[in-house]
Amino acid sequence: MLISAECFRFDIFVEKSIINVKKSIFEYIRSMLSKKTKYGIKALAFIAKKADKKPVQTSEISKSENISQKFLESILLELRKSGFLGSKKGKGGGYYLIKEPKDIQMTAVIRVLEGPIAMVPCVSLNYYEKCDDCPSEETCSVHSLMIQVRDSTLKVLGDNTLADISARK
Amino acid sequence: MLISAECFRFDIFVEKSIINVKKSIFEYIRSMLSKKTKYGIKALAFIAKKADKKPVQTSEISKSENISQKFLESILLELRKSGFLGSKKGKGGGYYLIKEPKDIQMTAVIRVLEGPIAMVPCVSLNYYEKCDDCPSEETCSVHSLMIQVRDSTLKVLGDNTLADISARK
DNA sequence: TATATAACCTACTAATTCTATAGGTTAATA
DNA sequence: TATTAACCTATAGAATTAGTAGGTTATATA
Repeated sequence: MLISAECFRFDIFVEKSIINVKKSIFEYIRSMLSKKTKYGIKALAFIAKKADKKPVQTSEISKSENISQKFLESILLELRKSGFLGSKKGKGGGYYLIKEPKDIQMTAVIRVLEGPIAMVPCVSLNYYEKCDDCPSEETCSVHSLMIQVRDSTLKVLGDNTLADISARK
Repeated sequence: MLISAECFRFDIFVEKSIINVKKSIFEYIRSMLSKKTKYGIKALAFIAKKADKKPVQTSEISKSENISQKFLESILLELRKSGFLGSKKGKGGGYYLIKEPKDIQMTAVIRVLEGPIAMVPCVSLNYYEKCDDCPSEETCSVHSLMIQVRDSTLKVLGDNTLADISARK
C-alpha cells in the first residue's frame, strides 16, 4: 500500500515534469513576421543574388534555404501574381525577377506577403480599419504611439530595397 | 429544362456572391498588437490619468474603455504580478500604479503583455531564439533588416512613457 | 511525337493562439 | 454579517499558420 502510494506520487511527479519540460522546450515565442513572409524575402534575395537572369527553380531555393518546397511554391506563385516575379514552365523553367532589385522596396514585399505594416489596423495606411472599441482615435492612448511605431518601421522598410538585403554577406 | 438550368446558374451565382460578401465583411486584418496588450495599455493610461492615487476598479475601466470585464481582470492581474500595479481587495478596492507614469516605458509594458518587440525571435534582445532554417545569421538576408526594424521600434517605445501616452488628449 | 520537367492548382489538416466566458474563492470594508 | 472586488481555474469557439497530398498544365528536349 505504501509503495503503491509512493509510485502514484512518483507518476504524478514524472508526468508533471514531462509537461514542464515539453512546455519549456516547445514554448512558442510569438513572431510577428510569418514564415511565409520570411521565406518569401529569402527567396527573393536568393534570386536577386544570381547575376544572370536565368530562371531559378523552386527546388534549388528550397534546398539551399531549407524551406519546404511545396510551401515555397505557393509563396513564389503569390509573388508572381503580385508582380514581383515572372515564371517559365517546363525544363529550364523557374522564377525570375521582373524589376531591378534596387527598385523593390521591402515595404512592398511585406505588404503583399504579410499584410499591413502597422501594428494595429487603425493606423494602417493601406489596410485601415476602425477599432470596434474606440469612440475616437484622437483620445486613444494607443493610437498615436502606434503611429510613431508605424512611421519608424516604414522608414526602415522603405529605405531598404532587395538590392540592399541581397548584397549583404 | 432551360429555366432550371438558368436557376441552377443563378444559385451558384448567389452562393458565390454571398461567399464574397462574407469574405469582404469579415476579412481579418492581421494585427500585430494583440487586444490583450492594447487593452492593457489603455487600462494603464486610464489609471494614470486619474490624479488621485485611489484604487480604480476593473468595472470602471471596463465600462469606460469598452473592454470585456472578465478579460480585463486577467490582464490587470498579470500587470500586477509583473510589478506595474498594486491592488486592494474588497469595497473601495481596485488597482493603482506603483511607479510614476514617467518611469514606465512602453517597451516594458509591451514586453510583459505581448512578448518580444522584435519581429523575429532571432533578433530579439529579451526572447532570443535561433532560427531552425538559418545556417548562419550573418548570411541571412532577413536578419539585418529585422535588426534595423527592431532598433527603430525600440527607440520609439523606449522614448514613450506612460506619462506621455496618458497626457495626450 | 513522347517524355521529362517545373510551374500551377485545389483541397485538406494538425497545431496553435486569441479572445473571451463561466463559475467559483478569498480578502477587505461598511 | 453582507457586500464588494480582486483572484483563480477551466473551458471553448473562431481563426490563423504552416504546411501536406495529389493532382493538372505548359514547355523544352530526345
